[in-house]
Amino acid sequence: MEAIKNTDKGRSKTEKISDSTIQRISIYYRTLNRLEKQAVKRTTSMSLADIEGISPVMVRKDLSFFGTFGCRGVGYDVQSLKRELAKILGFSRKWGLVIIGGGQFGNVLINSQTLKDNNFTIRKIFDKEPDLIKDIDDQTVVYPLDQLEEKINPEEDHIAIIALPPPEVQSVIDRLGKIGMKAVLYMASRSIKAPQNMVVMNQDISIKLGMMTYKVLEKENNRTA
Amino acid sequence: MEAIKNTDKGRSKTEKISDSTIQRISIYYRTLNRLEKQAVKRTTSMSLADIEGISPVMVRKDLSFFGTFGCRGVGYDVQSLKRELAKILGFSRKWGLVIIGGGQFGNVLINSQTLKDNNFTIRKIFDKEPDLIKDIDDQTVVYPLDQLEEKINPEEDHIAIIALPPPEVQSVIDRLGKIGMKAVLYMASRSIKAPQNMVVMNQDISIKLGMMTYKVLEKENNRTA
DNA sequence: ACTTGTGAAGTGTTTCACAGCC
DNA sequence: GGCTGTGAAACACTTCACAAGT
Repeated sequence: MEAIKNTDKGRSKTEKISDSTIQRISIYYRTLNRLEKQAVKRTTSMSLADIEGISPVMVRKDLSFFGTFGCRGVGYDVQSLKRELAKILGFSRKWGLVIIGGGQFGNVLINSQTLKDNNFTIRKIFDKEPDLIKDIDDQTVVYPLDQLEEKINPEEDHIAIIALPPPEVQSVIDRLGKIGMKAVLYMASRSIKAPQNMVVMNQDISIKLGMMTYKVLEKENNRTA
Repeated sequence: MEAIKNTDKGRSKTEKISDSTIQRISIYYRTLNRLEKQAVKRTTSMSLADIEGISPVMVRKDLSFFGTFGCRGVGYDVQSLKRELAKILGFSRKWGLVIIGGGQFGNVLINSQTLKDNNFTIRKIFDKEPDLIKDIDDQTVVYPLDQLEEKINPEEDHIAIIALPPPEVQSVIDRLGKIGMKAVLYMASRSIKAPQNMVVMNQDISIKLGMMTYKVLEKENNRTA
């Protein structure tokens, strides 16, 4: 087989790919990762799909925005599809991370296997009390929080993850904006204002919990109705 | 003012509210929370919106699915809108949580202020080595992981949060399914299969990072194009 | 026979434009 | 004058149906 014809449609100016598609591509990638570890050689849109209520057509449509990766009648080669999706998502490139806030949550990130698996390297950690941070490997350096501006280099520290309590997040984002940081992910439960050109995302557990409680109530009501 | 006419449209069988709407309602709720703490009395769809690239019309449309909460020419009363959104999301009710996995990540949850703020109570913690878990308040009990089935009561332990590494998640979800658990949130980076009637969500940081790296690359390419 | 890739149809979501109310 | 609420229009996303390749 080997039918990859990455026509790079998605990267052209003509078509704008939706967030939902990118999110699902990340999910397919995650599944391919597991299949590869299990030494599975081939897969189908069917098996990439059924796991989270995504239809096989959806999988094929999502992939079709970026090129032709499968063989009709056969399916997809796990390794090469994974490699192609890595290219699309940017996981084939190395990404330098900076963790801001070395508390309990910051430490989860520092020890995260998921980050290491996906080509993310934690280069720097900033904390008010840098002396308290232990167990760091060779490639990671700890700095005091007020040295943010002088120590971060947005050309090699690509993404900042802010693991600070809600009230402190906005001021850190402002400071990161001034030095030209390109991407920030923050964990806190709050909304923030960010510079136009900065990619900002939020990973707040209370949003997911709100959706869950809504859905649980919805089911209860439908049952009794 | 006081113009709340909750016609409960959304809860009727006729209309199905989209996930995006619920997610945004959670975001508005979060903002209202902050405004209330800052003793702000009134707000507008404009100020609820601009914070995350959501349009004011979108805010009004989202709210309109559930009733009429504002006053024309005036805006919304912070306290009462917050109360109404809490009702919609289920935050006005108390929710019992169970944490499965008392490692580093589990401990972040155990100490989370966000959970306490939103009427979530951690009732039970399960871990392979329950003796290692310290610093628990009165309402929380720690059990060994194999007592899952006998100690969990889905009627009062409404939501389980699984903070275990990826390979262990599926078997725990299977066990929770058997005893009739209604809602599960898991943190691990993997996909799972769940029983039809279970509300399952995933909070995996690598999905968000995948979206971020994609967007960063997208910007680079558009600039050079 | 089986599975991908895709234009077209169908469905759902967002924005527009303006009426209604303070 | 200012802001909400909403039907209708515009747009985006998903599913269908089927051609094409192995």
